Amino acid sequence: MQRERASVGDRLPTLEDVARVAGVSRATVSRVINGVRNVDPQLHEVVWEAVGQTGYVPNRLARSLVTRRTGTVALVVSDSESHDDDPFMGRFFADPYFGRVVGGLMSVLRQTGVQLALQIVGTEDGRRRLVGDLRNGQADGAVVLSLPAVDPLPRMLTDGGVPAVMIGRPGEPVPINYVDLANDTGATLAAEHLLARGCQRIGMISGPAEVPASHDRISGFRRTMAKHGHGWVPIAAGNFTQESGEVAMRSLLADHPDLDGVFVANDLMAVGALLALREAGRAVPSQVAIVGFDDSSAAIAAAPALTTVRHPLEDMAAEAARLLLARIDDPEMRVSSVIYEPTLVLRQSA
Amino acid sequence: MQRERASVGDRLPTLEDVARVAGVSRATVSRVINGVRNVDPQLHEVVWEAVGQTGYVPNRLARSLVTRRTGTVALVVSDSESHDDDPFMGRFFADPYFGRVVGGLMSVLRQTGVQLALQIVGTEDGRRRLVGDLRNGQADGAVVLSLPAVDPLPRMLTDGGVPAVMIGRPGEPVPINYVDLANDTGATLAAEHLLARGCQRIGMISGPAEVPASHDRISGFRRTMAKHGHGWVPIAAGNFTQESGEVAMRSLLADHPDLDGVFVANDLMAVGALLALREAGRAVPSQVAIVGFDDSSAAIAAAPALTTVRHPLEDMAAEAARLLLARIDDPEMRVSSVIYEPTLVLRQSA
DNA sequence: CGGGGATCGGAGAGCGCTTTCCCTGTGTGC
DNA sequence: GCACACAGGGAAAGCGCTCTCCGATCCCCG
Repeated sequence: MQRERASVGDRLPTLEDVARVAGVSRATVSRVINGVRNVDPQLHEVVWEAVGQTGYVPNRLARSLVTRRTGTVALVVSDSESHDDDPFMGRFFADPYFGRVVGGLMSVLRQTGVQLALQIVGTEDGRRRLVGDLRNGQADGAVVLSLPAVDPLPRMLTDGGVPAVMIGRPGEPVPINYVDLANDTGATLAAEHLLARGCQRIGMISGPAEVPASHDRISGFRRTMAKHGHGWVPIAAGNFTQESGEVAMRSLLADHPDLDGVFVANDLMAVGALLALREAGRAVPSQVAIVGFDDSSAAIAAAPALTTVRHPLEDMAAEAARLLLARIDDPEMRVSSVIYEPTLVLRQSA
Repeated sequence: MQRERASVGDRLPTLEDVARVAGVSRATVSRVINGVRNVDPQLHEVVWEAVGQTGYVPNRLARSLVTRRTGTVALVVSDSESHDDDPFMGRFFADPYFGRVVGGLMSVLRQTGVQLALQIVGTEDGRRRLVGDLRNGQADGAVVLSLPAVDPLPRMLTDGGVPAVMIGRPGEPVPINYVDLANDTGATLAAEHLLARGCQRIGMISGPAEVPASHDRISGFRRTMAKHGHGWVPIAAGNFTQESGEVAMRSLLADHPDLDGVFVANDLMAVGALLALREAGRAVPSQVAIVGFDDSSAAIAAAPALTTVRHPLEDMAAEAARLLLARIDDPEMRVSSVIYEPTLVLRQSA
């Protein structure tokens, strides 16, 4: 059953070759392959036969050039001004966050045969080129992961008419589709749990205050604490990495040795906090209760296992993919967003 | 500074448009943009002027169609027969392994402006389509992550003349470039450390015996143990997930309650093992010493922090990217492979 | 001052495909 | 038996780009 490289020299077979073998025109072969218009059943068969004989595979590039459809969506990671040797990106990819997003997107895209292309942009120039490429049909649309607090990319995308969906709301109002988590509600859940547990002196380890998700977790936490009579709460900021959580916990402990509860804005930092607490000889949860955020794999791996706010990131990414696909199919689709509600997962740390 | 959509209707500006504005031919504009051949400095400037005025961005698709170069490499994750609703892939993406590979690849690709396209194949048909697309210039080459023990993909790729580099050696001999870790050496390191520590009854939690990396870790471990007079060692197999490690540890403990040292084939499973050990009331490392493998983020997050075999996956992925790029530039390049040497990282678990 | 080589711009073919337009052949209704 | 619709296949025009020719210009040297 050796597949013949059929009569063409070194080249791969083209439509033309198939047409010659089948004794029809290029147009007919195209019609058969794309199943468009009725083609005489007999010819139909002859054509498929020729396709098999030549081992023909349509050239996606050529096809895309004329159809203006690529069957690809871009996953754009938008970073602020980072240089190429910035190690941050490495950390970002290793973070469960990235993997969960890819997994969620893929679960939807795979079924529709759509491909995912990864794009990192960090500079003004990079953004411009990206938008240009996307408008030129490099991909049919983009899922955007925006890291910086204020990012011109979302607006550039919508202005350029590029179908796009963000995961996490844009830093400033932009008429773009997005999928987000009710971060403030999540923080409320955490705060109320700590309070209900009887904690009296509660602090927080937050992410960078400027990024939307982080901001919402802080404000949700503050609001809830205030509502329960804690007008002021100590907050130390980290940057979502484990080490930064460790550092933040140490500084929190130094300033407020009597802390008995901490809400940590993500699980990775919570793991760091756990380390710092152990180092300081505080038992968790008996002396200090910890509530994390994300319910990532780190939460269950931690000791003690983290009580945490569940962030259904895979589902959100999948929804983003669906939204994007719908938008691509219907350019008139109105801008819409989906907000997911977090839930609290009780484990041992609080 | 409003960018003009310049004189063309709804279309994006093309080379033709730029040429018209600049008052030169398409060819000249192309030459200027690609910096090929000397073009009169004056014209040169006029052309760039026109480019700015029209907001022209080259169409990659069209360019690729003729140059047969896409500036994209594919990251192919080759799975065995998995259905679309298989949750395994989700786990795979969330695993630090995937992220580390992407990060390593990106660190190199980013600098050269090469893009990464993610491709998952799980079926015979999918593989065939993938190879066809790659031969057609869908991407310039592929980095392959092969999960199944025996996978026809590597051979299909080389037969098809597609530049490809594997991360991890192929299950069966195939003349393909690859980057791998000396897994057996890593296992030796672990075994010797456990032995040197004075452990007498040492077991192992392995991955699936058929996959090459896993196989090599088992054989390296067995060989070393045998050399030191332990002709037989208990081994329980997991599948590289945390839960499977937990289960394996429990079964190991049930059969050999007197175990005082365990080599676990990856950190995720080691974390699971730690959980099972705590549940069984065994202290680590005083009663049972644990050595992991990978030195992933889980190792340092674990309590106690894992002594583990460092797997420089990012470096390896970066090397794979460089190898692939070199191969793409020079199709005559001979097949070559790079084997990295693991090192032992001492922490608290052993 | 003329010839020859080097330099540089333009015309046009073509990458592999889709799709419009047209033409032919067949079936239908009157 | 004729007009008409309609189905189905082919010719050819592009999609936006690169690159090979080819011809024009310029300069240098004998």
